[in-house]
Amino acid sequence: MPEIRTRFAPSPTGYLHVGGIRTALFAWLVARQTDGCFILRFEDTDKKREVEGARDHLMASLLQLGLVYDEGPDIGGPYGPYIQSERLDSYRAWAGKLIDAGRAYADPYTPEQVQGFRELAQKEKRPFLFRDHRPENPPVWDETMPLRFKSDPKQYTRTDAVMGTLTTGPETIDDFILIKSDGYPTYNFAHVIDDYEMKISHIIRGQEFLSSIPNYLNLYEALDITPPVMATMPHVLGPDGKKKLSKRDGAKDVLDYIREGYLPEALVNFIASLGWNDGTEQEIFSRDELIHTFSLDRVQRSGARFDEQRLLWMNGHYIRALNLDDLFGRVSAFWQPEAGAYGDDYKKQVLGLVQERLKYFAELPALTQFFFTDLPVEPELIEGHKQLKKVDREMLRELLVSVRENLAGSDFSVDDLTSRLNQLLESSGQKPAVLFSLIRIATTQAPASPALAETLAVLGKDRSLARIDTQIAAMQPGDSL
RNA sequence: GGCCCCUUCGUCUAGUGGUCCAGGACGUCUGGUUCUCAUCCAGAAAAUCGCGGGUUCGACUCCCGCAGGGGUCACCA
Repeated sequence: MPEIRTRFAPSPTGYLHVGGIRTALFAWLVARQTDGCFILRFEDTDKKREVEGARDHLMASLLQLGLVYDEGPDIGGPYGPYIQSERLDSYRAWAGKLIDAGRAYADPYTPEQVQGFRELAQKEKRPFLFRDHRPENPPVWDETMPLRFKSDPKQYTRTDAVMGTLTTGPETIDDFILIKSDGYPTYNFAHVIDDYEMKISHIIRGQEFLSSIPNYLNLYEALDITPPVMATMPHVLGPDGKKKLSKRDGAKDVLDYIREGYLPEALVNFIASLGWNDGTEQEIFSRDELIHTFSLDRVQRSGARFDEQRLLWMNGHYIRALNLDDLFGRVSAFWQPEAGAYGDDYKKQVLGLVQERLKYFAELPALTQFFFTDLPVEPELIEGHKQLKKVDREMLRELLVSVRENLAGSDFSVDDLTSRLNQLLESSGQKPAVLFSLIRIATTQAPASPALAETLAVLGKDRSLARIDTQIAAMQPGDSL
């Protein structure tokens, strides 16, 4: 069996969103299933659309997600260059062969004339085909006009690795442009040549190309090249389920997910499960499991909607599964500035307390703020509390005074704090909902926090008592809360 | 409009003629885990399998038609 070689071939016109990266992921998986090759190639034949910096951005996106390519623009390889604008000689040579074989001709019309043909066809309610206007005696191609493929329309029945058996008639095949008047090839021509020269075995690409494939098949024939296996992926749809995910409609850059603290392994797992499953009830797949169980024929033929809630859940799941040291290392760039004054041990303890409630790392500051900063007394936390607001305020203050006295004798270990909190529960006769809420609010001034004893232990004795004092002072009779 | 693809809980999906009055996961709701948030656990609601015809003893599964959605008809990829 020939070597499996797949490629991801974006045009450097911007960033990659979830839909784009999925195509890359599937191509990468197919290559990794055997000891095949995954290749990155830039399709930059439209100079006008090229975006500065897009190449680096694209490469970074792939690498950040662990989709490491074996051959590519920056690392080279045996079939380079991997940038189409540097392969012009090759396209010209192949175009020459087609011209010699009578399968390509110069297009003598101006764009306006072609547009005229198109509009006429539209008015007469018939499909526009350039080949209906094929010039009888085309001029010699001098590279200043477009070079067109002289098609040989026929019916094709082919097997797509995802879509299954597809049949199309001759009406879908036309004389498309091989080389533009600016000397650059079109995608339609260039990718066929490149895939052949780079020995690509599987083309995995989006559904937008489905209707052009008969044209490619016709070209392969004219070139006497056996087409690679083709796999057409359905689109990833936007959250509204209406149309394909697109930058225009605000689809997020995958690098933004990384920047917000989504884990590459969670992103990969999530993206793979958009329109693919292994037939079992397994939801969480490690990278290796994905490599072993993935198959193109189990890719869904219908478009999958992008559900960010599911991504959020999956990311939280992966965060919880990390060991604390690993998590600590990954989260280093996300702490709030004030945390810089604290040591690793302290931060690690804090992190341990919030790990199970972290959905993505950018949430870290909001979740841990009070561990690093003394927040001002927030009266609303008591006034708006469903239990505390019913209790007499002076009584709450006295309760807090007795708490302060008791805790002053604690070593602030979790065990000691736990037993003291239980003592206080008994001696005060208060319900946990009242006592614990009061202490929690006094020591954190936050609407939510981790378990009380653990939180106090990490906060430490001095800080906890000081905050209780502040709260008591704020509750002095006469003072308004 | 022509051509092509698609159509199972809100969402991602399992399902290849009977074991499916349709299973799992996310989300939602309820209860439990000495306070909150989260986790975890238990449970619930949630698809007349797009619609209509066939074929068959029997169809989510096969066939035909229709409707809806999407893609494409560029000197963009």
